[in-house]
Amino acid sequence: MVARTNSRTVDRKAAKADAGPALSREAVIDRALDVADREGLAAVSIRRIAQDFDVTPMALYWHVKNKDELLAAMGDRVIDAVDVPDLPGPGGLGRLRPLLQRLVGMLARHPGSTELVQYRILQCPRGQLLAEQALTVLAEAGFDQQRRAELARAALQSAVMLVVGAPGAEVSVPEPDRQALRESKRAALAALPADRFPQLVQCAGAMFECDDPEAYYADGIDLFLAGVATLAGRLGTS
Amino acid sequence: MVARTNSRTVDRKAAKADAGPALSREAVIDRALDVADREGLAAVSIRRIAQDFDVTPMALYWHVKNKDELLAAMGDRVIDAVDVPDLPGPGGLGRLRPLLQRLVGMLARHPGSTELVQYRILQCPRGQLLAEQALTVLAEAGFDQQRRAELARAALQSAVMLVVGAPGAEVSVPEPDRQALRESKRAALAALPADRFPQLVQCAGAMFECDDPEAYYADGIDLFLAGVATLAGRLGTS
DNA sequence: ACCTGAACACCGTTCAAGT
DNA sequence: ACCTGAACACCGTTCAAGT
Repeated sequence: MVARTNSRTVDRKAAKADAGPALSREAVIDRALDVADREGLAAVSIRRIAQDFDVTPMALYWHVKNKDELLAAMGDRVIDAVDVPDLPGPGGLGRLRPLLQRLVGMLARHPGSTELVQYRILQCPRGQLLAEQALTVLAEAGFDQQRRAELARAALQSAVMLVVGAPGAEVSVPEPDRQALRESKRAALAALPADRFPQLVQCAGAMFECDDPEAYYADGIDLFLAGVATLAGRLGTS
Repeated sequence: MVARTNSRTVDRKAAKADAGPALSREAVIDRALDVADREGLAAVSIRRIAQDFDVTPMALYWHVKNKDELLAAMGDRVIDAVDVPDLPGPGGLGRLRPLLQRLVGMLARHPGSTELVQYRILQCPRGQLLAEQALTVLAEAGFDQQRRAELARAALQSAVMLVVGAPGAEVSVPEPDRQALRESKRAALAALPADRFPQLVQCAGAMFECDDPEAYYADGIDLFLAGVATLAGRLGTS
């Protein structure tokens, strides 16, 4: 309370304390993830993040090579936060389910950065583990190398798709207008001529809202697993 | 060849002829689609397109409300170019296949703009027709309203996913470096410890290259249809 | 109706310089 | 090691003005 040696320095430090933790690579990535989830990925800029830390834009370049590398690091961070359990011994295609559930669960916690995951998942440790396990399950189900790779990719992409394409997502739009945008889209469908578009008119509501995300994700995973199971069943016959 | 009234005007027109067709909303959208497909969506900017037309950036604002509207129009253009056939009378889930084939086929011709389609498909006529038909088929297969909507969305999104997520896609990266980037990704997987990542090492090649896109798309559509068929089969039993 | 000029508030990034 | 200042080449967009 008393020993202020230099008011200027103290003020600076106080301001920084208000603005959050000290600048560091980790802190920058964390902040970027936060901004992406709350305001959309488009809101993430070097200058904006710098401002949040009360620092010059060029200061970030010490901790991060450039914006592309920051985006990649954001994707990596999300993937590496997935808790991938050990693959249970021998077993069926059902072993894919927990993998997808955990991946989707984590992505849903970072909708703003989910699209980044798509390009990074095979380049970072946790994603590689995930892919290795999926490939193993698919191999044991009898899929050849080509099919195995295709289906493993499809699995990871389905997870990404479920989250970015969820009925209420539209992560690019900041929260405030999101509801309104959704409603206007719904109204446009509901206003279609009912004789030519009976289904769309009837399903207008269900197309844009998702009152139970958990059920939606579970259904999406079911759909993927059902497809893989059916393809596996055809392996002998064709 | 003779009656030049004003050399300045003639030169201007000649220069414009070199730069392409006259400025118009249609021409702007066409040009933007072209740039997106060749250099990635990030290369599409108001100023860049204006430059291609040898015109001031502000000139574009006469033909297009703003950049967002331009992007939306690009998506609409791609969707409305899909040739949607009439839905054949009563029949099974197999009727979804031609719908998906035509959609995927068109998207594959515009990989740079495919991600735009995701947000516009339910707002433009051809996309609405596509959705209506998909919903009809799903309804006739016995899916309730909620499931119908989910699966129709999944169908459209799977098409988008197949194209943007195709092994060699990476549409954001301009052609030149694309091959190199793919190769470096492959090498990274191939260099993994073979005892912990046997599958990934083995499938490294198949994960990043796609020597037969047609087969890849067909497999993706098969996977989706197999999933839907299986879910339909479960409808009575659960 | 259609386009330009000037201006504003944003970007990412480099490079030399400070501490 | 870590940060700043100045500068550059880009963005989207508005507004008044030209033809």
